[in-house]
Amino acid sequence: MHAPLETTPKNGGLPIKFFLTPDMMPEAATLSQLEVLANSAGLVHHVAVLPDIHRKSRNLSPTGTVVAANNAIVPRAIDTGICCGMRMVRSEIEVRDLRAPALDALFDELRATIPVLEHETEVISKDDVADILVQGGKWSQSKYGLSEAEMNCIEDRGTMPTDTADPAMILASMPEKPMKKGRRCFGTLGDGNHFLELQEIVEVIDPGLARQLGLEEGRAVFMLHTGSRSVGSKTMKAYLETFEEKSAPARNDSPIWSLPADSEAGAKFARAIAAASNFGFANRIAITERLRAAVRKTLRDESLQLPLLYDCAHVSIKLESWNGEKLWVHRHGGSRALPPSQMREHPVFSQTGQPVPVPGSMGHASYIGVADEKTVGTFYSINHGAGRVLDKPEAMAQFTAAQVEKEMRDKNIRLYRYGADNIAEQAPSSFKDISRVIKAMAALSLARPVVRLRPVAVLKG
DNA sequence: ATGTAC
Repeated sequence: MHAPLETTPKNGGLPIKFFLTPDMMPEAATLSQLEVLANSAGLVHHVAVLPDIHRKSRNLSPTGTVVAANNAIVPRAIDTGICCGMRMVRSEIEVRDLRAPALDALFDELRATIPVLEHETEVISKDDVADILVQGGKWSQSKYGLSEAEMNCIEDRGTMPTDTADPAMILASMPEKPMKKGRRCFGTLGDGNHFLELQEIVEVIDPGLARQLGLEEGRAVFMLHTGSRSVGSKTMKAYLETFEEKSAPARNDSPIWSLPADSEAGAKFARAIAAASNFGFANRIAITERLRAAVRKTLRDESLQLPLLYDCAHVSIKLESWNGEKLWVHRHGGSRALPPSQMREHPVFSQTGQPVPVPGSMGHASYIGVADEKTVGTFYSINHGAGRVLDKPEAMAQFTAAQVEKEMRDKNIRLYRYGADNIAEQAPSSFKDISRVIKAMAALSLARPVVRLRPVAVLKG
């Protein structure tokens, strides 16, 4: 087993721990961003770097990092995609039985019932948005009649803890614009790297774990990647603007600035992030209900169960328990990943660890794993994917949409699109080799791989 | 990431 590589920034700051293999060490520009992050006020312990580390030009801190604070909210340590996350849905569908017309019918139905961008009209009421922001998964559970077993397969049951039980205080933390946006963007997928995929389990790597998780070779698994949509991004944007204007309320002057979590402003910000996260979890639940309805309808089998395997976020700021401390954990492209010792109350995951998605690109394999005990070093997190080798502008310069579509055809992967013009950003060759990434995760005991999957049909912006 | 500035 590898130990994480560790460096100390030249100009001081926290140690930076690299949970990856030496061939995945980031380039100089990313390293200097990490040094700035390591010097941010309020952070404690170390900066955890994940195997999918990559710089994103619009962000001050790189994707694939996790940091923690005793008493600080550090908005620039994450990005605007609050509660961006993934869920995995199991099935008893044998992929070899699926014919092209059935896949076309299913994905036409999905595209018709799950819009990529905002709905043209309001699909939920103002009161529903308010309830979702306050209750998250709890609202969804009563709306859709979800079982307790299903709720326990969602990070924090999709309901973020806030420091107040008073709904009015939570809603008072939300700016006007995201509250309004929520009425139109509920149940939408989003574009960019968001997707809904049908995958086939093509290799069982750990038969014992696969059996415990209900995963069998040849079966279909659905992976969904989306978040809180404009509710989260507008919330973040409103707060960033508030604190980055010249007349800003007090904050430290680092580019990656922080607010004391126990200050009025910090507590309000944390509450807004919790509320937007609730919306993100509810959004993934709503889309899953559409998915289940579409599968049952187009495959003409109302008895199909489609159980949730797990749902976790990879962009979040949350107060969590860690080694006997309470820490504000900031995940920036790091999936929450609890090992067996941190899931004592769950009948299956207390034995296996939390199921974790490791999506490759749309043209490559994905993996499902379980969190292993060394995630304590990453504040219980793993990489949320393969990570990029080309950033989005580089990918746009090198590939065209037509090339991406041809590559998918050549690989016999059905690609269903809504028609956004930015799919070249997601060209498969823009991402690291997922098999090397999964090896690094296993070598560092972040996750144990359980099954490998191949993409069969992909729905993308 | 976001109908990407009211």
